[in-house]
Amino acid sequence: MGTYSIPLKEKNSSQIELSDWELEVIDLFLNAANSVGLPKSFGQIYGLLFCRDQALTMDQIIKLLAISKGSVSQGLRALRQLGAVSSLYGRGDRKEQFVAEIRLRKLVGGFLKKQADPHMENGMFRLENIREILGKEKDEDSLERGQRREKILSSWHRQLSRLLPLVKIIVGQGENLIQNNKPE
Amino acid sequence: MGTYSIPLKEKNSSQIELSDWELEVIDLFLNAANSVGLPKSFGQIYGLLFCRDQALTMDQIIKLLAISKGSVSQGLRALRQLGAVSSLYGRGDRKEQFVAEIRLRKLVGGFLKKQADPHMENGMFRLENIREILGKEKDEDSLERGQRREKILSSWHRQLSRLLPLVKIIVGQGENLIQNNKPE
DNA sequence: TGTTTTGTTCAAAAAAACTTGAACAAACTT
DNA sequence: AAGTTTGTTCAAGTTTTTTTGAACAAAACA
Repeated sequence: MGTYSIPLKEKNSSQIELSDWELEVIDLFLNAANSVGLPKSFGQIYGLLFCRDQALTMDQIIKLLAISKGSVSQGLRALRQLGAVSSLYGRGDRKEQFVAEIRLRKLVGGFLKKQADPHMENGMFRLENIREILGKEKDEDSLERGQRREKILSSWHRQLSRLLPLVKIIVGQGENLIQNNKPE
Repeated sequence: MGTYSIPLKEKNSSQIELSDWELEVIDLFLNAANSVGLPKSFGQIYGLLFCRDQALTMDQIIKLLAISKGSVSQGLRALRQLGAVSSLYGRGDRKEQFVAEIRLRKLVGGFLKKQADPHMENGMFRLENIREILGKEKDEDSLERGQRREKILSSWHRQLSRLLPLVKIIVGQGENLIQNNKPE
């Protein structure tokens, strides 16, 4: 019935406040998200999880960051899709809990896969389209110029297609040297 | 679109209208700009210049794209700073004229230099700052956790610092195979 | 089954980014 | 030097993106 379940004792886990260094780290990720074209809230959420050793539930995140339920829900979904966050299901309780992926390789890989790859595909489609339109060009000179441009664009597309996989490989040479997790 | 401005004689140069394939290419760059975090107008301007063999003046760009003087002025400045556009000074006339840089290596290089490098520097500064703040942390556990996080961030920073130069090198293996310029 | 808790959705509000154009400055022309 | 032409700046207007929160759905509980 009534009674809210007063957390008189704060069950088990994580502080109710953010420490100074955590605020700073969160702000760092806020900025990073921004400069990579993601909403600030995504950065904050990731940043918070990045700071913590234990998984957090959605409402812990909401309280700690003081942002809305909607933002957190959307943010977590997106971050999960990027592979930047994963959810441990109900550890004891029933709530879903979240942790940050901290392997740079995975982060970069996930990001490229979700952001860059689709653009490359789209690019292919667009090039196709341009060729088609060029087919209808009446003016001789314009046609010739267009064909020259199409070649350049195709070449760029090829070069970028080669680059992306390499990036994924290059990042993540020299991890594994770090002790990520707090020893139990 | 419409049938504005009766092209009484059109002095010398470049069409008054964009051909269909040009529209398509411009739109491609509009999109590309967008997905790389630049304003659409920048993409349009670059796209237009990319399409043309002759340099264009600012007001030609304004007319062809039908966007404001302010946007074009700002766009051209930014593109120049990125190394994506360069200006030939008054070829005969006194107006400044612009051409697109079409070497992918230069484009990517310029972009990274102007966008990524500053972020890396900023990152360094922020890491410094975090260390400083960590110095003041009272709580033992929080301090220890913070130090572990700082290590991870430093490691990421190092890895990304290595990546960027490599990208610049990798892009631009296999250009030079293309005939860029229209033979006189 | 009805109640409570947890999580999602989406229209509207707020914030951020982009564009416009008019005022200004600089350079050229006569 | 006065009058043009060309280019920049920036406040205000517009558009786009992000955030909010209340209504809804789904799952857990009793």
